[in-house]
Amino acid sequence: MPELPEVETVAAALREHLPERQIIGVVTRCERLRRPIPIAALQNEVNAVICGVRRRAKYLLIDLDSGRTMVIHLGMSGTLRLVPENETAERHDHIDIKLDDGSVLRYRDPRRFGLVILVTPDADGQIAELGNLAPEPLSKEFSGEYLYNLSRKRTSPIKTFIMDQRRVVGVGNIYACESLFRARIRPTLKTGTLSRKRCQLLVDTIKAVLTEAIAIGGTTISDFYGVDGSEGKFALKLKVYGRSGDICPECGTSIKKITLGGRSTFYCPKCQK
DNA sequence: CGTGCTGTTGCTAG
DNA sequence: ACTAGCAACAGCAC
Repeated sequence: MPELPEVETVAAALREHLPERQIIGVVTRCERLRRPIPIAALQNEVNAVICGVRRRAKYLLIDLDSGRTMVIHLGMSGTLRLVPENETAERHDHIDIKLDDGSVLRYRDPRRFGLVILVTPDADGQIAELGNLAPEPLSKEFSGEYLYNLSRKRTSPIKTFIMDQRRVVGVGNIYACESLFRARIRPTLKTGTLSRKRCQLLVDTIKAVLTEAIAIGGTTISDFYGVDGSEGKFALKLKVYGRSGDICPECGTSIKKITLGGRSTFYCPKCQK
């Protein structure tokens, strides 16, 4: 589920609750997600105090006063919720972080594509284990000129390109489809054929769409929820994603569904050239 | 019952 | 160096 706006929604909520809380217990109920859960290392953080919550790409970073950082990725179906300590864990509730105010940070992930690890950031707070991540889409570094320069001579479809985490992070399938629709760019267009002007338009549109989605709590399709169980409202704003066969809200043409890079892709054949 | 989707990432093979 | 394909998993719609 979670793309950048969903992760940012979770990070913002956690920022309200977690700082200054002390970890008083850790419960794990499964051995591994995408990678093994470092159970002993997590247990070692009992008594640590949470000093901050950050987001980088689609990763949540929970900084601890031990000098270590818990890195959490929600994969396709991961959720984090803050629940009272007496709430019983259900199937797929894999990790509980018990806090000193009686609340529990609970990680659930039916498909187990997520990631929970402990790392030690370097002096700048950077995390080597995350590798060389591309620029944040909402940063100044991600500009029309940046996209234009990177895209020259590239023959892959523009949609595949903007979803490539080595070019820009955080843009997943939903926001790629929606941004291309709003920028009136056909997802199949060869990246290298985009003009400077259209690169600028696409970058501006991606920023606007992500910002709008963050403002209303992200997108709930089936299993994304805020830490309090609330649903993201951006689902109501989707114009093409998941709407094959529906009529385009701009021109009435039937929305088409194709596959690009193995991912379902939705667009309006009339509006997007 | 199957079959074929699903918001991600990273490995493999070409 | 590049891209496409697939695997990891559970659930759900058909």
